[in-house]
Amino acid sequence: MRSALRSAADTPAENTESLSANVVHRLEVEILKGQRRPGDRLDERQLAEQFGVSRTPVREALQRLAASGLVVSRGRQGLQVAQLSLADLLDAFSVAAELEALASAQAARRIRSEQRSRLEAAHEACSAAAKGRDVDAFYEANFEFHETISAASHNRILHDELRRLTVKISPYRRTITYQPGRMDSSIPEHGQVMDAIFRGDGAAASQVMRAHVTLLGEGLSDLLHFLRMSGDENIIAELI
Amino acid sequence: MRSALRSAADTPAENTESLSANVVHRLEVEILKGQRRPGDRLDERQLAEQFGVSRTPVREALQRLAASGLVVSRGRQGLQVAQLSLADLLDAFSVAAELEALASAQAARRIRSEQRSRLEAAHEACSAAAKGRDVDAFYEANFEFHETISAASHNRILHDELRRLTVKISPYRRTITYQPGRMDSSIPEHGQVMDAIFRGDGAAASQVMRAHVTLLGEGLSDLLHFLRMSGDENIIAELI
DNA sequence: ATACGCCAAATTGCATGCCAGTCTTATCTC
DNA sequence: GAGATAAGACTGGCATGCAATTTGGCGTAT
Repeated sequence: MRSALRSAADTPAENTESLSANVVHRLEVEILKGQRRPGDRLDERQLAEQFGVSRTPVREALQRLAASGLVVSRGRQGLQVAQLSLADLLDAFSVAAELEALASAQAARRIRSEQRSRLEAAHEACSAAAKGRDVDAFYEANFEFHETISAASHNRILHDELRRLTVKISPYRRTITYQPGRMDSSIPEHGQVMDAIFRGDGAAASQVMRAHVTLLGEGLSDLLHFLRMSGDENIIAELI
Repeated sequence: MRSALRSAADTPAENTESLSANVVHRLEVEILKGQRRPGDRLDERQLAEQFGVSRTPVREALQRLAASGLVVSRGRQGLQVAQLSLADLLDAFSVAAELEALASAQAARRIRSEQRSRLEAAHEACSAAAKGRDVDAFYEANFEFHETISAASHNRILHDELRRLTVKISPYRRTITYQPGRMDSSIPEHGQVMDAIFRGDGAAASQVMRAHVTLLGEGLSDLLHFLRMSGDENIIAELI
């Protein structure tokens, strides 16, 4: 499968773009893949050394990520990967639910044939990963599924906003994927969304997608509640 | 009235924040107020001279604005204020409609008393400006009205996204305000939204707000269609 | 007269150096 | 022995200088 996630990670040295754009891209991928976790501190000099550039492009990249909300500035104490509170996280899911619902509705009207095949492929990859209990594969295929719908909306503004938001909550989304049963219940939900899009029923696509993403948020809420009841607060800070 | 727009413009030298944050803020205001129009080129040295800083903070500010989508990079040819196509603009309004609808629904459940007064004040300022045919005053009061609802949602993620989107389409929104009758029809729509929020009816608030913003987009569409029919394409490029 | 090519000026991208504020540690005093 | 204070190292913020690329103009040739 040619996933956007994987393809991004496979190109550590894109010579075409500027150095700062390169750093933005690579940092996004690192955060998306969970290699840098919320709360991690981002040291300019360390990053400059890691990416083999000077501090200037690193600083510019961090500014861009800060504007996206992916990293937060702590004044003179440097920057760190954004750490969402539980309330923020649930709010983020409510926003994501609306935006993905809108994307589904517009995709139902605007999707092109090549994106149909891409969506079908992503859906099948999700099914296969769920059957094989391969969480990482499912995570990537799921990303591809949602990304395809976002692109199929042919709404550049929406696509940009959704991408920003997706990256921001991706570290947390990953932990949801690990919840038992979550993968299996996603499959029929994805199927319903895809069917509605394919038959051009924007209202249905929007409704099912909104429910799907809202369920994800509730799943997260349940998980946190469970962990909190188990008494170990540190697990929460560790997982999310 | 204490408008966010006016207060921002009245503080040309905020000494508390960093220089780059300062430049971000002042550039946003200039774009928001229409002093810099879509397509305008942004020269690093000129900006550095204007704001009395070196190029570095200016560059960092531009990076942040680029990440927000407010300005676009054209490679070695510098940056310019983002110029939305007609399709982009209509898409942006569809996104804004959904986000403002969500904000209204959540505000209906979460609004606090001080924001109630702020919302009432903004609504009355809108009415007064509409009666007095004061377009600029209406523009600011309208901004305040929507901003208050966004803040009253107490959804930080939503507030951020909405703010970004609002700034992006604000130059175009201003031209809509100048449409005859647009101010007058906004008043009862605002009133319905406010009433629904005050009685805690999130579903109604959301529905009315979605219709309100969608109407704005359609008003823009009508305006453009009219201008196109009049044969002068340049007016379109000039206005939007 | 027009078109093609080359040179110069300007502008962006990146690196480096210096400064200011913050955190840490060690020493001194109570 | 413990706490407070001061000094030093560290880190982010900004300015400036250099390299690379684009653009505009001018000259020449067709």
